[in-house]
Amino acid sequence: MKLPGRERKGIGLSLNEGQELTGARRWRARHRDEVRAAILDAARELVNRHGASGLTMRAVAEAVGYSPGALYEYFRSKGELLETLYFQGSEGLNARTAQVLADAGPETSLLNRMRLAAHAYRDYALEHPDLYRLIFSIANTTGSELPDFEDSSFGALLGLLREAAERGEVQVDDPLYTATGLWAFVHGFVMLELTGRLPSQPEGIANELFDAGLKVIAFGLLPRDDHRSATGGTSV
Amino acid sequence: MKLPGRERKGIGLSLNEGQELTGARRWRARHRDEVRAAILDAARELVNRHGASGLTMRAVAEAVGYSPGALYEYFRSKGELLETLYFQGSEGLNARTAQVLADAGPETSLLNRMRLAAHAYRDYALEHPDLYRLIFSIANTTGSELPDFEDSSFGALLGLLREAAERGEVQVDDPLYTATGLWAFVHGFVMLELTGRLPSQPEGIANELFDAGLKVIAFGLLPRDDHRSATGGTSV
DNA sequence: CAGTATATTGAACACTGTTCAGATTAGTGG
DNA sequence: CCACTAATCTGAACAGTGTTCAATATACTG
Repeated sequence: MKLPGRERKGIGLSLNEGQELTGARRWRARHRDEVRAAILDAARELVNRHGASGLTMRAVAEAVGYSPGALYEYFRSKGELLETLYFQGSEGLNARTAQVLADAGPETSLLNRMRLAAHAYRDYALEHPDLYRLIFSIANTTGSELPDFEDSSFGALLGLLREAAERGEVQVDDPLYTATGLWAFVHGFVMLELTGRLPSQPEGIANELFDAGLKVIAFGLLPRDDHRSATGGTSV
Repeated sequence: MKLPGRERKGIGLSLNEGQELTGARRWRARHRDEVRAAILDAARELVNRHGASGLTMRAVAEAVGYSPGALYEYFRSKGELLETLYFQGSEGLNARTAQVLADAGPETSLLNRMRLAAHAYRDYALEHPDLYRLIFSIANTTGSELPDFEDSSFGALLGLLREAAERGEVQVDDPLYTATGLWAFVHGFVMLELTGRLPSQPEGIANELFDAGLKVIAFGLLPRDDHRSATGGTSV
């Protein structure tokens, strides 16, 4: 899975645009990207350790050994930093999903692969709860919408559904619509879970709730005949 | 639909607890509730007009003609104010949902009532986008979980599903699980929509996506035989 | 080595939520 | 009607936030 070709939104000169820069410029650009990465790493760790409220420009600056004002040489605003964090988070989600799908051989039914992907997505979110919540709470102003999600986890899901629809393993009006619906369910579930709006009482209740929801959706996707076949299978 | 009996979390004395207070206390308590309501109204309007970032204690104070510090006589913190706003928002959601369900006579199929409820929920959220986003972005620390959602919209949905399951109109393992799944889908969809992560390109695409998702879930709920019957019906 | 574009600082500005001592208010008992 | 007490409210302050900007330091180039 290659990284999305999305161009960087930062300011100033940077790598991977004009190709081979020579001499100083090249050196500078490299250094610039390293510092940017360091800042992002520090920000990410700050969120994961101390929650969203722990992510302050001053704290980030101290973590990378800079003065607060210096950060504005690399990011126009805190918002842009968050936005970048969002893209990186998406990539993490995608990587996780893709990995799981790759691990599941072609002997795994497509419906089960769909469930595997959903679980991978949720697991990732639960491992970085504050980051996920923060990232999906801010509005996406970058106009990046569905179309260019080529190798996003959404895209993977979409491909899966298309393949399943062609094989007749699944019956959908439009895979794009269905993929959106599944994404909405998974995202909504995780969001409710992370904001403490789902029961946590009996240990593992959330897992069951999640599986039950997936099962309903899976049933809804089945062709009009064989309902039973989706009941069994690998429960992750 | 009566208001939930949830006790108020505020500080100081207030009405509807010890019943008939006499004299001054009573007067004070009434005044207190009025001011609290005014503050909440101002806060709500502030969010709806200028977004979450427009909701500052100073702005609220000015709106109600008080000094900033005075607000802390009525709410321990901004967080508590938000929490109260959350409960009120939930009640608004519930009222809307209940209203729609009441309007739909018993001639409406339960599956269609479910869809009506979902649409009512979404419509309400879209009418107060910033408020909804703000409210569901903060963690719910009050430990109020599923069980006591007696007359929440979630509860209404649950009742609907139970009734449908008994009549055999729907086939579910556990209505509670299914209701959670549906809620997750609706909430997730609205959340993605409000944070600009769904396509808005062709006018009305979001509506179609929403309906498609609901349809998949509806199919998944149908008993193993009559798949077709859920296709038609009132689309809101 | 001098020159220059980039990096970095440190202090400031306008905000934020929150606290608190003191002044103001309002209903009550005498 | 007045003094009393308890609830209110103010205004100033504090610590913290994101952000800007003149001045300084740095590091590569010709």
